[in-house]
Amino acid sequence: MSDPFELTDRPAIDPSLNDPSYDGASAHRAAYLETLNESQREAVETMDGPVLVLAGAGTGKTRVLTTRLGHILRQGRAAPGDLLAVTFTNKSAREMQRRVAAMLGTPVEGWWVGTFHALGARIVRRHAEAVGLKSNFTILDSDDQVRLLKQILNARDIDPKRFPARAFSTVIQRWKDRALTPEKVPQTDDALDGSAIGVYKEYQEHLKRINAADFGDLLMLCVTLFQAQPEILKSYQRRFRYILVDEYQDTNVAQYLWLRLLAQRHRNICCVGDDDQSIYSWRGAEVANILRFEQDFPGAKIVRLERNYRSGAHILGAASGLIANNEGRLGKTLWTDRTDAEKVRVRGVWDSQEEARWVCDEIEMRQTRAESLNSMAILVRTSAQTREFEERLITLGIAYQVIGGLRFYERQEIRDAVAYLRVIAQPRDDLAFQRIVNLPKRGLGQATMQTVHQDARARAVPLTTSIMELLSTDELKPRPRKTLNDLMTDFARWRRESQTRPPAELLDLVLAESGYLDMWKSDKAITAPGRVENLKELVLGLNEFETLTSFLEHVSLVMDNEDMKNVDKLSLMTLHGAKGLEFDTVFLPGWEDGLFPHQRALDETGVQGLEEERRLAYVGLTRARHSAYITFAASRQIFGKWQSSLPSRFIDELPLEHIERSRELGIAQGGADGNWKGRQHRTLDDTVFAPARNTVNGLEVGQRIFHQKFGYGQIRALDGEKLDINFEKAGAKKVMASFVEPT
DNA sequence: ATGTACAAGATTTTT
DNA sequence: TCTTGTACAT
Repeated sequence: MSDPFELTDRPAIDPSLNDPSYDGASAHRAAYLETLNESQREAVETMDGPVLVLAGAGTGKTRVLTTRLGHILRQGRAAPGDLLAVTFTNKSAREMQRRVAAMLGTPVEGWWVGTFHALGARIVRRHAEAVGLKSNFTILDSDDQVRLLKQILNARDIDPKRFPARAFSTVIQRWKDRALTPEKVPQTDDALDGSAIGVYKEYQEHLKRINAADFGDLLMLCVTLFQAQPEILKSYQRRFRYILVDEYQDTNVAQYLWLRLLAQRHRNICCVGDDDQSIYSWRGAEVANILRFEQDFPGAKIVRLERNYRSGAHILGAASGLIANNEGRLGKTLWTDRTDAEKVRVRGVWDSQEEARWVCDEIEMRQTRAESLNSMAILVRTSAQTREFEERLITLGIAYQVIGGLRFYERQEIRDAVAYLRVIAQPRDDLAFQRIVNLPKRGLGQATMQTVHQDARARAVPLTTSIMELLSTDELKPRPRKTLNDLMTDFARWRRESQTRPPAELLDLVLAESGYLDMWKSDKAITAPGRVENLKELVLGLNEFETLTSFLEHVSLVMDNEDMKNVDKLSLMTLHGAKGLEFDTVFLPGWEDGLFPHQRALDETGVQGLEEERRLAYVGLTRARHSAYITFAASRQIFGKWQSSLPSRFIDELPLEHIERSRELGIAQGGADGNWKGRQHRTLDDTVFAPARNTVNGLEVGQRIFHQKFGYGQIRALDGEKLDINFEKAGAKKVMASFVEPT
């Protein structure tokens, strides 16, 4: 099979696509443009030059994008191989492929479609040497990244209590999102007591040593490659005659630079986005990318899509009223001619368990009315919220799937098995090696590994290289030396086998010979048999792949929850995970201040954070076609402790005419006035909504306070006479109410 | 080298 | 509540 990404052989367009007598999809052909509205059509048919489509939620932007792709092919303006379509999730990439195929009546092969990361990986792999890697480099996930950083910090004697590896990981990721190599990070941006740039530099060097790249590298290296090697850039510029980008509002600086470089020659770039749905600024996304589009591409055509086809009038009205509270929007006025009578239902309950019970009862009720579970979803703010719903759903026997939860490839036994394959494919992969060096237990403990680590570090070589050297000295004790020697012999043999055997067979062999499978077989834990099953499934799944490398790339970049078709299941996911999806009925639990909007967002980025949370709420609401439910609880368990909370300020912002309120008995008559700083009151009668509001010494949750010893902070929760306060300097602390004063 | 017990800490959001 | 890290015994 030829590599569709090969630059030299440009896949030709399927002649049948342009043949008028071919009627593989005559229905689609006749209809594909006629069914578009005027603005959609404009976005599809403007072929030459840059196009920016400002599309509101549910206005058919994916449809525009795919129709445009099909249209380009149908007109014979480009061959599939000349197209570059970029999305954020593999799911939407697959959806795009499916739709284009449906429209043309035949599958289209050989075009570049995928996520930024997957496409970046292709390019980096092709030119790996130019960025100091070998073409079989490993792609590290964030777990590996943190583990590697831990080692670096450990060697540098950085106190993990004060500066945990996670903090460094975040800082480095942010820099990579801005395409900043260690050399380019301004000194003034150095973080974590000025140690971050140094750590970043060492981290990058370490990655090269073990021949690995992390997610951020896939794009950053691509950008630096293009900047350093104009010839390479030119070849791609020539290649991509048409570029299409979905969810443009969520592109970060690295992605933006990448696109801008690639589009320079043909300038046929079409970006589709909605500033009101920008929810990834914490990952470096810049809404500003939309604003500067016209500057970067002078003469750009701007098309607005404002007609919403998805949601009922009340849902759209509620969402629009909510998002109107944000300032600095580009401003779109979504409209619909639907006249559904269903309002957004808002309900207050006592606690999170009651919330789960009520939501799941409602789901069950809808199910008995012949609504499919596939058409319903529960969208939560934090992944921890899914647990209570899961418990309830299991009790009721409702089938569900958690999207974005623990995936197949994230399970322990699968990661272990994959680690074996990684070491076989790439002996320099230290992180994979460390994972399995003593798994199953081989008697290689701390002492031995410490010796190896020190040697590897001193000579700046990967662990396996160091071990090969150490084996010929007497630095290691006889027992571990023999064990390591055997292990290295095993790996050498497996590596030889990998040349001739298909990957599935190889894994089967490795699992048996390493004793890893036996380890689980003899394990008495209840989870053990399941793990053995999973390993069998992995071997089976490997049959699809011809090479080890292609499988490993699939695991790290393409693999996501392959939801089983034809099974009716309720979806449970975070609001972020719901981007680009739609459901008939959507449940939005946990609308409480502190949870949604999330306290961290408010603390860290203030008004900006609040606005992003509001956009997230907007995204949530606009996922619904017919029905939307919002719930909030007066108290909720966090870390196993009950905490009281107040309804989200977003609830106050929903226009009354579009919502319908209800409450659990007894929750209502709090009678508090609900005035806290920065809170704007609209006409909503708060007494109906506010659960009995706890105050201690006149202090309440969310309030800013001052403490003699710890300084300024914000009250997170009340706990009897104690307050749980998040101090700006000192962090989270519990203090007596009598020691703080309001500011 | 490995197993156990207890304490401390964690949770925004992700390709 | 659940997971991870540390200290100490085996």
